[in-house]
Amino acid sequence: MSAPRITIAEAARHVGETVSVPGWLYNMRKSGKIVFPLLRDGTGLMQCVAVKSALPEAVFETIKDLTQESSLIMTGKIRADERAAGGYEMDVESIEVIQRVPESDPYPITPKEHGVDFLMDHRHLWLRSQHQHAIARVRHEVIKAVRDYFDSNGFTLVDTPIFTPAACEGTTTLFEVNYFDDDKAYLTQSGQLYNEATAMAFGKVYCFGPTFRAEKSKTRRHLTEFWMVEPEMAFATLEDVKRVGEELLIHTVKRVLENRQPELKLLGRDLSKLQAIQAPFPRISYDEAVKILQSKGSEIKWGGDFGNTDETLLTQDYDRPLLVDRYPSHIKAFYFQPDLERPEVALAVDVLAPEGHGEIIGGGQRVHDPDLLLKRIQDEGLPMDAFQWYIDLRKYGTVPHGGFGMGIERCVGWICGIEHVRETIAFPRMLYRLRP
RNA sequence: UCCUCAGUAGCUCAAUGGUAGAGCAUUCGGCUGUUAACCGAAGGGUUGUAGGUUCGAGUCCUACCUGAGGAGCCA
Repeated sequence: MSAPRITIAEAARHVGETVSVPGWLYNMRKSGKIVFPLLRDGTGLMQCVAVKSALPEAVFETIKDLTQESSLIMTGKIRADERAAGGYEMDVESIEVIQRVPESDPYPITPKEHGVDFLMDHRHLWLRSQHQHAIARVRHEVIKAVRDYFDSNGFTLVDTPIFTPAACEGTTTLFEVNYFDDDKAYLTQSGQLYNEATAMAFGKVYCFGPTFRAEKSKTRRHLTEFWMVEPEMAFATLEDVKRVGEELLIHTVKRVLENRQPELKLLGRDLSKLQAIQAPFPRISYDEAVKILQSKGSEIKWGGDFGNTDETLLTQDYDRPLLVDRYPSHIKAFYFQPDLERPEVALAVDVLAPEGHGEIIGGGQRVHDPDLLLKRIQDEGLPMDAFQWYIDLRKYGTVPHGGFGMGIERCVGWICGIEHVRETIAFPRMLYRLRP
């Protein structure tokens, strides 16, 4: 008696059949004796058609009185129709209401405009909207593409700890955790130091997990909790790091274009901007970047780090990500290998996304010489004992090695063309945003 | 932490220092192909908080709270 249950995404394969679709009422347009409930089930949207003369009185009245986001199981015959948004619609035959949202407390997010604050307060519900849905699917695709790239290129996933006993880089502010008897612990700001250990064990590795920065940053590019993928390779130089970063981005963009075009179109993304993401990416040195910026009127002097406006200025002449390498050592972390021909610069590279989306990759070659590492740790005033295991890696078979970190949210934001990273993660954590 | 801007109905926003308004949402009525449907009607307010100026403050001043954008720092 009961019709087969399908999802909206499967509707095309069931034309002419009577099926049941469980879902939620996204919206409804009424026109007297004919109503058009718009059904949402997580896989898509489908317009249903309920005609009064074709239905028992009670069924029609039940449908007509439904409220937004009520949960239900709609049963009817699937039919192709150009007038419907998804191309298919359902002639309703019966309905089972699971929960009717009471009109005394209606669903707060209406099909009209809302402000950011209101939407963020209702993030748990906002996720149901088409835009947020599309972004989440692109994020899923990005993560899958990134994992597939590494998995099929000889990398082993070895995840690194979230609780760490000391700062990885010594600069950024960390979240302190008072629990362990041993010592104070901190939430990780990078898995990189541990990656170096696993790279010496497995050759090529990556870790992929959440990262925490207690910075008082309040911009559209910052989250206090964000996800980062970090590859690390033994026997690798700066050039290898640059090549892998470029390949990873090209592979990822290609996969999103292959599998998530409907989502990108819904987001209004200019696909030609993504189709332009091909090898080779432009490569310039920090020295050249400073000259370019100065010629464009920036106040930057050699030795200073780029601000957000500098990054935008630098990237606006290119249609693909820009690789900038050989930064002054003093603005990079202690573990970066200095250029032996120019010790004042580090073999570090940042990848700046086009269209003002900023730095999405940062990495480089690491110090592999034991004496140099000891000196760097001392110069930075870092606690030697906390880094003993890290120094061990240089005592027992040290090799040149390198890697990078890519911020998933910034990457998704760039690919989607979203201004603010807060929409690229389900529940963003920011300086003034802990709930929901 | 600093700078700039904002806070009025559930939501998005109006309102020369002079009666608190509209659209959406909700309720009621109408409409058999709607596409953020449309048409008519109703209910809905301690204008972020506390002071102050004024005959009179949503509007001007001070402080605070909340949020947004940016700076610094970073992915």
